[in-house]
Order: sequence, then structure tokens, then C-alpha cells
Amino acid sequence: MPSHDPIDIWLRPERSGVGPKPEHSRAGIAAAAISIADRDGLTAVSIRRVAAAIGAGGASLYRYLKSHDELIELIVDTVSSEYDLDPSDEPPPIQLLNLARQGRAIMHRHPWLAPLLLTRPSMGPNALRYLERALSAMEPVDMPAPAKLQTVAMMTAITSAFVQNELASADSSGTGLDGANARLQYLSDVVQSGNYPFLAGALTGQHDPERPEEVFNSVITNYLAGVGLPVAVGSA
Amino acid sequence: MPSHDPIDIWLRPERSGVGPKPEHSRAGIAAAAISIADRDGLTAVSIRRVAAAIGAGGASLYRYLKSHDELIELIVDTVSSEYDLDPSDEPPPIQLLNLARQGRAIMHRHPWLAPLLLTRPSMGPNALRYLERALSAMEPVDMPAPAKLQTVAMMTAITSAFVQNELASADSSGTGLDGANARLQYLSDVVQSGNYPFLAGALTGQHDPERPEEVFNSVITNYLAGVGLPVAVGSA
DNA sequence: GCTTGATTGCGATCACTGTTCGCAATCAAG
DNA sequence: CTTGATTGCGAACAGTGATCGCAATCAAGC
Repeated sequence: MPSHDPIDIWLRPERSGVGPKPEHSRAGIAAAAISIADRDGLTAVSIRRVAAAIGAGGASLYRYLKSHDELIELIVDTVSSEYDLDPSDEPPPIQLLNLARQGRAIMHRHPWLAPLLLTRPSMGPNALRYLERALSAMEPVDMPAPAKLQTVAMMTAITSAFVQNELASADSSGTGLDGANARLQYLSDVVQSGNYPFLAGALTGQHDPERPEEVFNSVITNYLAGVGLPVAVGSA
Repeated sequence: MPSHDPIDIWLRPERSGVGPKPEHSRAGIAAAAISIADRDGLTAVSIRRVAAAIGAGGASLYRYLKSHDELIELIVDTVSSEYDLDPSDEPPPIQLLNLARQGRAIMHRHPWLAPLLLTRPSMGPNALRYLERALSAMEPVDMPAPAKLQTVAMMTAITSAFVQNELASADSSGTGLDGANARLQYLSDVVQSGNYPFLAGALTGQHDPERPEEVFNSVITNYLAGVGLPVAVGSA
């Protein structure tokens, strides 16, 4: 019966102006939730914890949000405001690459973001501004508009996937204690079992210290070139 | 303090052979959990529901799994057995594309899979077999082994991202009732607001009925070509 | 054959979670 | 100054992951 879509939070006005003044705001709630997520992970972002962080009772948050899903929607859109969307006159692929690199930076700042961006549509005002900016960057490109939309969506999806890979491998090599021990033990077993010769070779070969930044650039550039936006020439 | 990594499930033997015979098995648990996830979504896969599905008490599952995370790890690896990994003598990019297409099919069969594959490492035996198979397909390719690993990881990541996009847009256009109404209402507002002219154009332009299958093929092919595996020539 | 001890099944329980309800307090509108 | 919508929130409910303790089981050792 109630549609409780994660979207209509953007249709509902924040205040209604009749009752007592709200003691909090969506922005404040979002800020508290983001700081909790940054410090303790996304699962720590519960209604009660966020409420406690702004000095409110648990049930009070439901005066500002209809559900926990809307809280997530809210923080996703809020961090999307960290994009610098100033116009530029560089060629389209360069502009898109720039947007993707900003996205990567934001996802590194907020490690919980990357998974969310892939799972949900995310249609808040900041996400819309981002989309609009990307589409305006592709204005001179000869391509049907829906295809442009698809291209942007795929680019951010690839970015998110790339960052998730980065974060996952950073985790496994990070602590060096309990987690890494079990993992190394396991992989060592895998290598020594002899059942996976190629994998063994790939795991024993030492990593080149290749800059992930460069790898990311080439991944995005390659994708864009594949859909018809080479960095060299601006039009098809 | 206990390491409860989601990995050591693969190090632990399933049985210990002393006490009474277990009434269930990891395979049975996995099958029940997968069927629940397929029907009611991933969030419905709770310890108690899976236990009830196999006719067991809630706490009994902890004799087979150390945590809910391990249950997820288990079902992810179990559906990974749906890959057909028979060897082939086709050129490497073709083989990789074939693997990616199988991955897409599996993720369509199990809509909860795509998000999971991106979030977790997933190092179970079936995942390892898949990796080994992909690496063996790239044997003739002149590329450092760790880079090959990265390439495979990125390919499955892109596949997962692509499928998540597919599933998300299928959802929004599917039911036509409560959800779609709010979404259409919202997008209509966005278009009519005039704040997002490019977005408005992209949304009003009608979708080409382009086959998603073809789009997927070209996305993967483009990526592979970008990392140095064009479909035309097999070696660098 | 019997004892021993590890192992299974599981009801009860704890600490959480999202969410709803009801009620007192507030404050703009008429 | 009354009215009525709105806020804040304690209490409660259903479900979650996880732990503990105990009865039942069953292979190994004597």
C-alpha cells in the first residue's frame, strides 16, 4: 500500500511549516550518518546510532525519513555533492575521464560508496547534476541521447567496480594479522596443491608496482574509445 | 578475537567423524539458501529461514557454518559451479568473452549474485576453478601473470556491473504500479523543471530496441581490446 | 561390551535491527 | 486563544545474527 520507494524522498518537502520547528534537518542527519559510515562502516549506520549521534531519540528520525533505505539514499546523494562540476571546454573524453577520476577519489574517501552506487539507481538532485554535467560534456558527440546515458552509467559502474577491487585488495594486504594470515595460509595451500598451476604462477609472480592511477586511466580511456569516444579526435 | 574470516570455511573439513552423523550437509544448506534467495531475494536468506527450509532448528546451522557470512560465501561459490569450464582451442579473447557471457547468464539466473561478486573476494573452490580456467585461456598471451589476474577480475567486475544495470532497469519498468508510478512522476518533474536540459533530452528520446546481448558483447570485447587482447590477432 | 569423549541438534536467550503506535509538547493559522 | 497539524520520543513488536548449555548420539579404546 504505501509505495515506500527510495525515490519519493526527493519529492517530499523537508518541512511542512505548521507544527513545532524541527530540531534537526536532513543535512544534519546525512552528515552524522556519513561520519559514522566513514568510521565504522556502512552496517554501523543504523537508525538508532544516527539518531544518537545527533542527540535525538530513535523514533524521531522517522519524522525526516520514511525508512532506512531513504537514509542510505540520502547519504549517497550527499557525498555526490563532492563532485566539482564546473564546465570545461576540453574534448568530451577528457571531461568524462575527469569525472570518473573524481568519482574514484570520492569512493576512496567514502569506502562504503562504491558498492551502493552499483546496487541502487540513486536519482537525488546531486546525482542528477552529475548526470547533466556528463551529458553536457558529451554534447558535441554524435550519438543517440539514450546511448549517452548508458555510456555514463557504464562509466561510473566501471569506476565503482575498479575501486571495489582496489579497496578489497588493500584490505587483504593491510592488517597483516588475523585476516591476512588465514588468507595467505589458504592461498599457499592452493599454490602447493598443484591443482591450479596457472593461478599458482600468477600468485607467486611479484606484483609490478604499477600505479593504480595509471591503470584506472587506461581502463576508462579504453572503455570510452570502445564506445566511440577516442581521446584523439572529438567527433565520429 | 576469533578470526572469523569468510575464507577459512574452505580450510575447515565438512565432517569430523566422531560424533553422531550430521543430518544435513553444506551442499543441502547451500541448495536451500539458493532457492530462497532466488525466490525471495538475498535479504530473505537468514539463518532461521534456511534452517527451517531444511527442517532444522536455527542454532543447528552453526554446526556447519561459523557465521552468516560463510553462508553467503557458500552460496556464491555454489552457483559458480554452473560455469562450463571445458577447455577450448579458440583464441584467448573469444574464450574470455565466452566466460563473461556465461557469467552474465548465471547472474541473470540468480539476481542476487551480481552485487555479491563485486563486494566480496570469493575464493571458494569453484571460483578458483573459474580463475584457473580463465588464466589457462590466456596462456599464449604475452602479459605478466599478475596483470592477467587483474584482467580477469576486471572482466567479471564489468560483467557484474553490467548485469546490475540490466536488472535495475528491468525492475523499474517491470511492475508498472506503485514503484514505476513514483519514478515516472519524479522523472517527469525533472524533465519539466528545465534544470536539466540534456537529461530531459536523453529521457524523452525513445530507447532503441538494441539487444542487450550485443551491447554486452561489445562492452567486454572493447575492454579486452583495450588491455591488449583484440579479437583479430591472438598474440602481441 | 562398555565406557569415554567428541560431536550433533536445538530451545532459550542476548543484543541488535527496522518500524509502528500513542501520547505529550509545541507552534502557526484562524 | 482555540484549533489542529506536526514534532519528539519511550515503549513495543517482529526479526536478525550469534552464544550457551544440555540431551542425544556414535566412533574409538580398553
